[in-house]
Amino acid sequence: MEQLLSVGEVAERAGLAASAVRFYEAQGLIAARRAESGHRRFRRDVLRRLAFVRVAQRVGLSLEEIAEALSGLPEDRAPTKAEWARLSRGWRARLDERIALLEGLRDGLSSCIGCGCLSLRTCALSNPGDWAATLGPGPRYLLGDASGPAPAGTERKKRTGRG
Amino acid sequence: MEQLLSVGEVAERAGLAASAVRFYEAQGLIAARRAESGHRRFRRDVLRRLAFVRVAQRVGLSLEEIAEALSGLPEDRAPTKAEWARLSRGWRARLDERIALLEGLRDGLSSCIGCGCLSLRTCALSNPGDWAATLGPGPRYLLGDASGPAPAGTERKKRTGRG
DNA sequence: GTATAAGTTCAAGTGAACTTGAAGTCAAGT
DNA sequence: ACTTGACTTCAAGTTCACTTGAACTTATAC
Repeated sequence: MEQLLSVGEVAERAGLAASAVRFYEAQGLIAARRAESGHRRFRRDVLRRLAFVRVAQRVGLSLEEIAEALSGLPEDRAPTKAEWARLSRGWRARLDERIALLEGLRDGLSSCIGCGCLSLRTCALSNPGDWAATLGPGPRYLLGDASGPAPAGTERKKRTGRG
Repeated sequence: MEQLLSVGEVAERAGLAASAVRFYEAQGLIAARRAESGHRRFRRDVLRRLAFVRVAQRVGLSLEEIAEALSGLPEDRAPTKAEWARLSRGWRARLDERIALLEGLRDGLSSCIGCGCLSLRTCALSNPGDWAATLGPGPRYLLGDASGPAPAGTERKKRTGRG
């Protein structure tokens, strides 16, 4: 009854490469038992987990974040409806957040479509010279700083007072 | 009057590392003249371009796509309002598209919140066994296939007929 | 009973987007 | 003059999310 799946089967049903499925197992996103032969044997509910992974990636989460989200589910048995529901609710919140971000971007742009600038708050028409300079360092305020490319370098920390 | 900026100044005002600014120049996203010394001299409108780059990245475009979008602007002079406006309109369309995608995801999820599954179309309640199997390979239909991680491997192409 | 397909591990490669380091030049302050 | 900071180039390193390859074992098909 507990019909287990091989990597190949999981890969095909999840629409992933088998190497990706192995990789996800190595990363702890999904779990597998082993057959006597050493072959992986997956419970069918890994397909659900993998669907979650794919969608969460689409929303912009890293595998690490996804792993953390999934850590709320049991490893040794299929999650209950309630457990999945809890996860999905949190995921919905993420989506709402992200949608709100993009809508803010879009609406800000629309209100400034006339001049085509991207300042969103301080339109180039009312600040034709160097709009960024008046707001301190750069267009960062466009981005909400919640995520996005966040370089680890220290170079940007330097301030010279020469500007 | 055409007051030009150094890498450092551009970096600070754009909120980027100087190395990133040099990198973007190397990638053709922005252009610079050179002083006698060999130092880069940027027109102030690179700040606008960089703002566009940051926001477009946030929306999920690659630097290559962004470069293509920016290629519609002149390199040798500051773009006109009309030129920026054209770019921004296209960009708005991208945002709308992306928002629609996420809303679809969210709404699909909401309608299935009861069971917490992610099948969106074929709820696990009506298809309690292996929902994915009934729809062919995997949860890909969740993703709209428009973008997202698209592995180059051929591994997934294989079909065995054993499933 | 052998070919072939699918599985295993481990190390190394890939591409995107940068960063870091080395080695040296240019500019400003004292 | 000398130090310091910003700049130059170029090569190499980093992280993420995987893929690819090598060397080998297990399972299936004929």
